[in-house]
Formats: sequence, C-alpha cells, structure tokens
Amino acid sequence: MARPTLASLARELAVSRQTISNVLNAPHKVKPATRERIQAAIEAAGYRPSAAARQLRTQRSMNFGMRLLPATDGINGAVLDRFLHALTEATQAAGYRLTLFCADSDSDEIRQYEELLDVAGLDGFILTSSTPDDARTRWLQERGTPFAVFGRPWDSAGRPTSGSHSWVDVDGAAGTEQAVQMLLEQGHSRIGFLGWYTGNPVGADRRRGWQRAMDAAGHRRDVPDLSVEAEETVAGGASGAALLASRGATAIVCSSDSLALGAMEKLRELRPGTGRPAVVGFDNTPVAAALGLLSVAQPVEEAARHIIRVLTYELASNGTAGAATPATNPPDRQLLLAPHVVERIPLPLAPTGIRQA
Amino acid sequence: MARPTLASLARELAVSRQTISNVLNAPHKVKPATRERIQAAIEAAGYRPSAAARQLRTQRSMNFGMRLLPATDGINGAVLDRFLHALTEATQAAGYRLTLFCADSDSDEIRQYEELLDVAGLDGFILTSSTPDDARTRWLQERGTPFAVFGRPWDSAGRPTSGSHSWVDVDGAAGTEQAVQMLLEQGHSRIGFLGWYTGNPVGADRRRGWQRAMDAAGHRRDVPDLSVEAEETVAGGASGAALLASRGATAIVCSSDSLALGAMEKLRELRPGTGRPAVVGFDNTPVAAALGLLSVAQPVEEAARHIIRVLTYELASNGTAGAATPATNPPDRQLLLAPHVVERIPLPLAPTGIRQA
DNA sequence: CGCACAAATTTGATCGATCAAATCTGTGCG
DNA sequence: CGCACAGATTTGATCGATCAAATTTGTGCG
Repeated sequence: MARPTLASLARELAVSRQTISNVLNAPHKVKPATRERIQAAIEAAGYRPSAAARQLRTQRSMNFGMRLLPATDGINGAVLDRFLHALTEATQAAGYRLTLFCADSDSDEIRQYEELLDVAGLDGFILTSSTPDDARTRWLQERGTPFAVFGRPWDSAGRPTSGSHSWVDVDGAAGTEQAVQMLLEQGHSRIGFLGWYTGNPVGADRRRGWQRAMDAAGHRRDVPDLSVEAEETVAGGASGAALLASRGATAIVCSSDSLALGAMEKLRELRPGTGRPAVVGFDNTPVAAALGLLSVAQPVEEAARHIIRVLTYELASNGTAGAATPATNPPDRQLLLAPHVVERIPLPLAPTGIRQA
Repeated sequence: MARPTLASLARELAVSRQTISNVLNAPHKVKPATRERIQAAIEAAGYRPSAAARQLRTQRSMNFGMRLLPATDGINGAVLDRFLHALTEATQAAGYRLTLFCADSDSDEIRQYEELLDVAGLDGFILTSSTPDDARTRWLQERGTPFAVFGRPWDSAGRPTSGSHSWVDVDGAAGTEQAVQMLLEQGHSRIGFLGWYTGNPVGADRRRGWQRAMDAAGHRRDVPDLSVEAEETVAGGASGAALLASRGATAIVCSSDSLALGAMEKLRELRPGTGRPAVVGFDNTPVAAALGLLSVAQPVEEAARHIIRVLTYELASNGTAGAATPATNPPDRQLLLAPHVVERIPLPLAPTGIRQA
C-alpha cells in the first residue's frame, strides 16, 4: 500500500484535490460538514503532504539553515550546543526544519548560503556570531534573504551598534556588572577583571560592565591596575590571576569559564585553606557546574526561541504582503537579554552514593 | 534576472532540457563538443538544479536526518558535539544535506522518523546511541529505511551483539585495557576501576577491558576489591576514588572524564605534593584537555566519516539494483574502531603570556 | 418562479526536474 | 544509392502539490 497523495485520497473520497488542499491550507473555504469528513479521512489514511511538491509550487521550503561553527575551545562550545538544541526544538515547533552545514571561513559561508538558497531553497538562516563589519550579514541583506543573528552587530571599531537586521544578544556588560555587585555585597572591594587578549568585541563588552560597576562603586582609580588580559585557556587564567593577586585583588570576574577555572586553581594554590576563591566565570558551562564555579549564565534557550519567532514572523508577513491585519504583535527585531549570575554550593561536595561493583 | 532553470537555459542554448540534464547526470550520453558547450553555459549562468523538483521526480531527497539528543551531562556531551561536526562535514562532502530534529523519547523518535520520511522524504537516518533491544532500529529495519548507528547493538542482557544492521562503534574495552597497560608500565599494580551505577552496557564494556588487562597481568584476585561504581558526577568520582584509595589503589581507570576529574581532585587532596595522580578518564573531553587529565580518546571523526560512507554506499547500490559492477569495495557494515590514550603534560603549566588591559 | 449573488467545489495550468520512448543524424557497407 | 544500426537529441508524460479561474450549488427575495 503506497503512501496516499492528494490525488489518490481525492479519488477515494469522490472530491477534488483542491478541496482536500483547502481543508489543510484554508479550512474556512470548505463547508464544515465536508471539512470534517475529509479531516477524518486524512487522519485515517495518515496522509501527509509532500514537502517537495509543496515547495516546488509555493517556492517555500519550510527549512532554515545554520552553519555549525568549528568547535574552537570546547569548554565554551557548550553554549552553542545548548543554543543549537533549543533552536532545533523551536524550529520544529514552528513547523520548519533545520539544515546544518559547515564552512571553513566567512566567505565560504556566503558561498554555502548561495548554494543552499539555489539548490535547497532555504527560507532563512540563523547566524551564531557576528564580527565587526560583517560581510555575511551585508550579503544576506543585499540579497533580501531573511536571517537573524545570535549576537549584536559591531561597528568597525568594535563598539555595539544597532544595525538594520534582526538580532538577539545577551547583555554581557550587564552580566559582569551584576557579578561585581554581588562581590561588593560580599565585602570585596578590590575586584579584578580577567579578559581576553584578542580585540574581540564580546570581551570588550564584558569588560565594560565590570568597569561601569567599579566606577559606580567609587573604585574608578583601581580600574587601570585591576584589569588584565590573558590567553583564552586555563593556563592563561592561572597566569592572569597570579598577576591580579599580586596587585591585591581579592576577587576576580572573568570573560569565560576557562579563564575562571585557571584563576580559581591559582588562587586556591596561593591562599590554601581559605575556602572557595571569589571567582566568577562566564557562560555557565558544564565544567563550571561540575566544579562549583560561579558563572554568568546566558539565557540561550530564550534567545533561540526568539530568533525563530522573529524569522517566522518575517516569513509570514512576507507572504501576506499588503493590507493584512497582524494577528499578533510583531516580535522585537533587536533584543538584548539580561544574563544572571548562577549561585553554587562550593566544592568539595558531600560524598554521594557509591557501590562495590 | 530570475534564477535559471533547465527550461530557460535550454531555450538560450537552443537545445532540449533533457540534453542539459544528461550533461549533469549522464555525461557519456552527450557528444563531447555539445557537452563542453553546455558545461560552460551552466557555469556562466550559475545554473543549479532545484533539489525539490529533482526530489519530486526521483523520490530521493539527498537528505539525512539525525536526532539531537538532549544534552545529558554536558561534559561528555562534547563527544557528540565533535561527532556532529564531523558528520555534517562528511554529509556535505558526499553531496547530501543533514536535517536535525528533536524527540523526547525513543518512541517519539520513531514518530519523527515516520513524519520526516513522509513529509521530507529523508533518505536515511543516523542514530547516535543504541539501547539493549532497540525499538528504533527494529522499526527502521522493518520499514526498510537506510540507517546507521554510532554504537553497537546490545542484546537484552546488555552484552554486545553483531545485529544485522549497519553500525560503527569504538571498542571501549580496548581503551581501558590500553590504559591499564600504560599504568602497569609506569609501575602501578593496584589499579582500580571507577565506573557507573547504571546498568549501562557501554560502562560494562569499559569495565571488561580493565578486568581483562588485570587478569592478564596476574592481578585477578584484586579485581573484586578494586572495582567501584559511582554516580556519573564529579562528586561521585571523588567518593569512589576515596574508597579505592582506602583499598590501596595507586591508580584509577574511569568510565568518564567527569568521574576522573573528581577522582583526580580527591587523590590530590589525600596525597598532596605527589604530583599528578595516576588517573585516566574517558572521552578526552575539552575539560580533560584543559586540566591536563589523561583520557581515552574516541576517534569520533573517523566514526562519522565511516557512517556516511556506509549510508551513501547503501543508497547508491539501491539505485543500481541488479548486475552493476561495484566500482569501489563495499565499506564494512559493522566496524569497531580502536581508541587510544592521550598523553598529557601534567598541570600546572608554565605561565603563558598575559598583558595589562 | 426566477434572478442575482455568495458560497462551495472543480478544472486546468504550473512549479522544475527526470524517465521512457520517439525521432533525428551520421556512418558503414552491400 | 539505400538500408541497417548505433549514437545523439528531442518529445511528452510524470512526480504531488498549489494557484487562478471556471463551474456548480445554495440562498434570499422581489
């Protein structure tokens, strides 16, 4: 027994293809009695319209594309992992599908866009990072392809801009600011910042939050002394922490969990027996969770859901061009989400159950 | 200027659609002179056949599906991450595309298969884990859908079987065996095993390798004493290590990096100043790399490539049913890859460059 | 009753490719 | 010259849906 098609089902029910099609796509056009009869038959036969045939006619693939970035670090890759998972779920819930692809550079990524648009007819793309003066977003905008970015656009000087395309981002500065405030409340005043070497604008943003909070607390003169940049590794974090400690820092806010991990180990080594060092990481990766490290958590699941909301809204309104009443409020095309510091019980933990094998 | 189609290009070149189609799909049927002229025109016009139209006619989507598992642990999730990346690359290189989806249970996964097969016409699936007596593989086999599994099939007693479907796996027992041998060479003899609580067959397999190596080295009578099971967390690892240490273990082989991490911390605490504890983890996750932990590394990239090799081979020979000469040797439908222990310089590392911000 | 007009349903064309069969070209050879 | 036959190319149908337009059915009302 072959898969039912519109034609085969229509024959069985003694109605036309179009009527069945209308039951699925424009139910209000079909008389209620007929509609119910056909709906029942659709369920009974397990009929599902072919996406390929539909795409051929409508020029819509109901398919989004996303580049899978090469796992740079691995520790921090966990953030993208959670993002990807939430994105897949949201895509599915919206009735779309998600196609993954790889690219070995940003220009190759553009080549892939072109190919995927021509061949597979993808309806839109999700980008998971943005660079200053991004060539990819420019290309997509010129071509008029729907897309949304997880990450704010940055101007060529590396400062956040608003841009004209859709994006969602997490307010890194707000995160580090919150971390500093928490440490101030705990009685710290010499709070260091441990960031990245590279001119990465995301890192600069996180540093700004620390600086803002220090300024506000009246520690402006300490800022130059207490800010250090290191290589994005555990070892880099250890070295940076040593330097900050030598300058009298009693607490450290970091740009990443890798740095924070190194910093924590180093402080523990320098001041043994003083309990968990006051170190806050960024991204709340599984490692931080496993080791009881405080960390600033990004609401990536919320970000992913919003991205899909924006994309699907845009695609839906493209179709209904003209004088259509927007049933729902348009989602913000540019949204900055607030992160929060995750509190944790310090290690070592109470022993958990073990068993003889 | 709209995207060129077979028809529009044919008109321009004053040839028929079919001839252009043949240039792409059966070049030998076209006279060399014509072929070159058309090939040049295809490039110049940037013509790319529409996947939807092709799929409608050929009933092939050139698309694989894979379920994205909910990130259980996070630390060990990194293995699937690397696998996914390699898989995406291999899929792309083979001229296919990869569709991701989520499911909240194995039975829901089957429902998703059904839907994706009907709607999107996927050509095959990649499964990333297998359970004893797996309902999903049974369903796919009954339906005759091509698929390949990363992970051996297990019988209902949890012992590895060969099954009748395609799979690739990493020989966990060989990995732990190698780890024991390395530790024996380093002079250890009381080598403990720290595994999982759960009846997970993967864990049982890893334990078997340790046991085999201990038997072979003449330490059979120590086996009952030196095998402990704990919860799959860092804290669990610490507790388990404490117990093993109390029984005189000088080295520990673990089922995961999470356990190994906990074990390392605990041994360091129990025996300060004796250098890096002799602990070996499993999966060579980024955390292990960051912390200088020894670990058994799975060749996941090779596994991913092989899975695609198997799937594409199967699909290619399905098409050429009958008396076709297999141009290439068929790839092994069931393949067990050997892992290896990753050697590492013990932490703390030499200080790396830092800089004043 | 019959006409206008809206609602419900059907028909034929189309999206862009490939398949199978038909037609056209060219070459060798009696 | 003409016929057979392989090679090259073209033609018409088809995959399974939706669109736009045509047709049928139903309702209200003078």
